[in-house]
Amino acid sequence: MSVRKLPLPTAESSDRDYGGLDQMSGFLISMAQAYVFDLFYHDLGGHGLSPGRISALIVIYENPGIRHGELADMLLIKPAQMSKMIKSFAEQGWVERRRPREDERVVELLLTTAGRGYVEKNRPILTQHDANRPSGLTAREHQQLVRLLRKYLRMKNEKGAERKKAG
Amino acid sequence: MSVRKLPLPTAESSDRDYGGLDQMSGFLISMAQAYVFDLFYHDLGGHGLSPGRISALIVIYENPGIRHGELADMLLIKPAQMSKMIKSFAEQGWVERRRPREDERVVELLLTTAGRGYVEKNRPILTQHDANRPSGLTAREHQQLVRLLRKYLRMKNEKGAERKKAG
DNA sequence: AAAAGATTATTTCCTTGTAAACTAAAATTT
DNA sequence: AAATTTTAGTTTACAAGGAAATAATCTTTT
Repeated sequence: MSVRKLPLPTAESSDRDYGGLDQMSGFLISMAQAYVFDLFYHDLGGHGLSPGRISALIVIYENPGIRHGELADMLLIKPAQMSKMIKSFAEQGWVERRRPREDERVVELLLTTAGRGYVEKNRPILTQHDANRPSGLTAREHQQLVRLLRKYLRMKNEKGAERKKAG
Repeated sequence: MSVRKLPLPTAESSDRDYGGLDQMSGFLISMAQAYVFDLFYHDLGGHGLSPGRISALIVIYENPGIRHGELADMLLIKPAQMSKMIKSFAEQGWVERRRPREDERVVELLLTTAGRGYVEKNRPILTQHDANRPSGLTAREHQQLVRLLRKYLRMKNEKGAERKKAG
């Protein structure tokens, strides 16, 4: 009955009416995100992972020297929140901040050895979790959803493919 | 190149690498939600609307007498947050709480006349906003996305449409 | 070059949302 | 029927995220 206790699916509640909300993409995206977050914490909370933090660390891993603002833009996180996150990473000893001589307003981000270790240990767990997350979709539909969301967000398509060992 | 200032699209940042995140549905859903929220507040913040609150009011409108917990389940909101929201609705004079005699633990929710007026005024604005929200998708793809998200969330199909019970 | 303006990041304060403890009322057990 | 357990909702204490103000540096204008 109750959806509150994960890992039960989601809102298949009784015979209630969403009054049109359930045809709005904004509402559905918001619901999907709540579901995804709940499941993330249910499965990986024990590892001390949080979705926002591991994402940021992965992007720094892949883009050493990335700037504070660039990272915020990529993750759609506000700079204020980014500052706090980076500060805590620095305190954890995972991230180093560097201010280049040519523009001292800027902060460039680098992972420490410990930070790289953390990412290398946890990225597979995240990948595994994402692949195994239950949903009402078939594998094909899931792939379709990923494609549509990427297009929704206007993400470039060639990038990831080329960078792999495709050649 | 900043994405921070809406209504610019989203993260099409330079030549950075998401390191696999951009193929994970969980990450993409989270990004989409951030985008949708930003746009909601950009467009409708002036009306004093918030996505969670208007959604709750619409569902109460459609389901008078719905219980506190049912509503939380339907919206994937935690009961604690629901309590605060309902309390503020009651203070605004939009919602009335009723405890039925047959089980006095329960709280049933009803809109006041003012509450119904608020929904009737604002639901069209929300619907309009959702329909007009910019995205990289064609109308057809958008419809496809809605279908996939509904299935992802295991939402029942054809609820309000009263057709003969096939089964 | 000094003043004004723009850019980048951080800090402060506030809002929103959660988990955990708590209150109250049924349901179940003994 | 008293004691225990379960269920429903609320309160409290805290964490995450954002807007606005601030600080520091670079750029443009005069």
